[in-house]
Amino acid sequence: MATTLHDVAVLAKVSIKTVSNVVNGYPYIKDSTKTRVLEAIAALGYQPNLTARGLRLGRTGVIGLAVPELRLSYFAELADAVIRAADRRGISVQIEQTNGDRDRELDLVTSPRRQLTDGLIFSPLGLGNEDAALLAVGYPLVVLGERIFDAPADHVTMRNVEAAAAATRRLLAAGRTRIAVIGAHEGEVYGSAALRIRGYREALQEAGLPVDPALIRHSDMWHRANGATTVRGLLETGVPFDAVFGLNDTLALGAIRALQAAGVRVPEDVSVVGFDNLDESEYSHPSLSTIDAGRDEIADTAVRLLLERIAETGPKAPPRRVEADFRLIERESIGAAADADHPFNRQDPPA
Amino acid sequence: MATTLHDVAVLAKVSIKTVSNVVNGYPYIKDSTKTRVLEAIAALGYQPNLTARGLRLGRTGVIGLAVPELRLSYFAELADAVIRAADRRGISVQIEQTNGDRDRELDLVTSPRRQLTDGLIFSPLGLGNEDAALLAVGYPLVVLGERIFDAPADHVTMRNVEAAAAATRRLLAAGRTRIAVIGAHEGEVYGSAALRIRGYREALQEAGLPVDPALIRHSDMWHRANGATTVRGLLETGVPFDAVFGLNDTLALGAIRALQAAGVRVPEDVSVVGFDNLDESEYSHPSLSTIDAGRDEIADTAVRLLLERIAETGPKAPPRRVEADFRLIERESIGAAADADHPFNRQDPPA
DNA sequence: TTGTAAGCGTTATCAC
DNA sequence: GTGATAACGCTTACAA
Repeated sequence: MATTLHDVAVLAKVSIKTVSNVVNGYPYIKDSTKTRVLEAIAALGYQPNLTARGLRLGRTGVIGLAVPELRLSYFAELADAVIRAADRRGISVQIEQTNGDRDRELDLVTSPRRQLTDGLIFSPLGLGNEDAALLAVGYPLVVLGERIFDAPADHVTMRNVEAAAAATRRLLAAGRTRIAVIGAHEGEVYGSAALRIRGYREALQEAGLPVDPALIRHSDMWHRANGATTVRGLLETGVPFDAVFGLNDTLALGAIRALQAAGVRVPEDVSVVGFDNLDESEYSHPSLSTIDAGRDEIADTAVRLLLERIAETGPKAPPRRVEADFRLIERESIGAAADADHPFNRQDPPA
Repeated sequence: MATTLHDVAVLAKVSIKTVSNVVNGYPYIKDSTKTRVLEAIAALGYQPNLTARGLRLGRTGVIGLAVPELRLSYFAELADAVIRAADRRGISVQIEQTNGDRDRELDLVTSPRRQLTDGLIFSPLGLGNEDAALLAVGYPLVVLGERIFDAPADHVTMRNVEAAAAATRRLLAAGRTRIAVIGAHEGEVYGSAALRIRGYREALQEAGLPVDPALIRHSDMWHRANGATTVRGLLETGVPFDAVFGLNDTLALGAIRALQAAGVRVPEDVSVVGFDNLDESEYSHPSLSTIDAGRDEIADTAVRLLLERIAETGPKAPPRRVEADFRLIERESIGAAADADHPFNRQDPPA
């Protein structure tokens, strides 16, 4: 069995309280007893039982992180950043996967497992803003993302509209005027897709350009395969376009692949820009221009806010809203002006 | 404050023990009292305090998973699979990142945090087989990977040698004879690199072909950038080659990129094959042929073995070794026979 | 400066 | 069938 405070106390010939004082750095201890206790601790290899401490203190030193799935690179990189941010503060992280399933997300928020963590960082996907009230939970909660804005909890998010507008403006600056968007979600009002498309529209309108519905392509899932499929569908319509704005990097990478397979050159014929700045986007061929929407800052802020809530005693501060900074990352896929001579760019617009 | 067994007992007018019995499904309870208790539980929204239960039982229902970093796709996908496997069994997972740092790995194994988990699944990278004895820890431990084979703990790994040989044989079958390997590690005896290269050598020797040291290219890190850099270095040497075996998919994807950038066609001029079967390998351009080395099976087996150890009472069974099955996944990058007419394939071998 | 004892919320032992 | 009561290992008033 593991050694306990009691074992150490016996060996050091002091009371259990004194050992506890030493372990917890209580200052007023005679040096002689302190060293005796430390020797006993070393001799026995004593380690405090964190479960017992957790029971007594009502805090475990563990926070939960709930994301759709780690095999989506964005969430893997987010989880990485959250774990690092927590670790810097001596906290460990328990991870839950929701698969973006609404029922699972609901279960998770009320699961007895929450009893084992001091709070939760939650990136919902299945739940929407209409479910905000369901997040009135009895423990510290930080909500991430673009699905729920009105929950009675702290919220850390990115500047989706502004960032998407910046990406679109950059395409316009490269001389692109027929900018396709891939990954739209039917009937969505909040959510990453809706907000980013809002930014896209704003940038076009700002430039006095029409928003052509034929260029807004839907795709519920945001995997590589969907990016490729959606672009193939777009090519089949014959609608001309000279840029693709993938609503995330994965879509954009899939799009590049489909374009190349169809003999369309990136960026000579079609510029491509994504959103998220995944690690791999730097190494695609061509390298992908994208938006760094502040993932690391979001992770760090979320952990900080959560720990502040956990430490909170007495009256609770009202929910806080934080928006991380973003920046446009220019890489090869954004290209210069269109090459008007290439056959792809000479096709006629549809009737 | 959260409600306790005691609160429920008062409301249901029974003893705390009876409530506990109901919660834990003890069979011999009068139906009338049982329903009364269940009603009280529902009325109060009672949830058992898992920390208290953990203290009492000596088990928390949480296992640890230690990997180098989640932003490496392989480990993200592994963590995903481990979490799913644990979840199927009602267990949650706490994740630690080591960055492959030896000291950090050592700290982690003896950290007080282990007190909060019932056992650990550990994928070492900084530690080597010479450190095996350091893994004689006092809690259930399952070691993953190719770094440590002789630890006094269960070990789940993949068939590196056989799988690498299979990949190499397939390249030979496609008519490739000058197969470069990228990602070798200087002086390594165990480890993914060494074992996979052993398989590569075996397949060549089996085919009666020489092993050309000039075709074995080193790279400590296995990121996309390294794959690209290594291949550029190889191209600069002027040594002819007609295939690249990336020791993992990320290297192989980086290699494809560098080849294409240099005007070398994949697979017409150079076949490429990777190792790991990452999700994204299916969507590269061209899609990447690779080895599925049994990641999901490894995750499930690791969780199963760990839980068996946790449940173990009395004498401990000796360490167990498990090797997952693998399979070769053939995609576009492997190609057919070399195109002898392309300029790249007509270059002269170096003196 | 150090010791005693209560209690965190469970489960388990044993009476009744 | 059900109820007291004693741990599990720790922190913390409160004493000394």
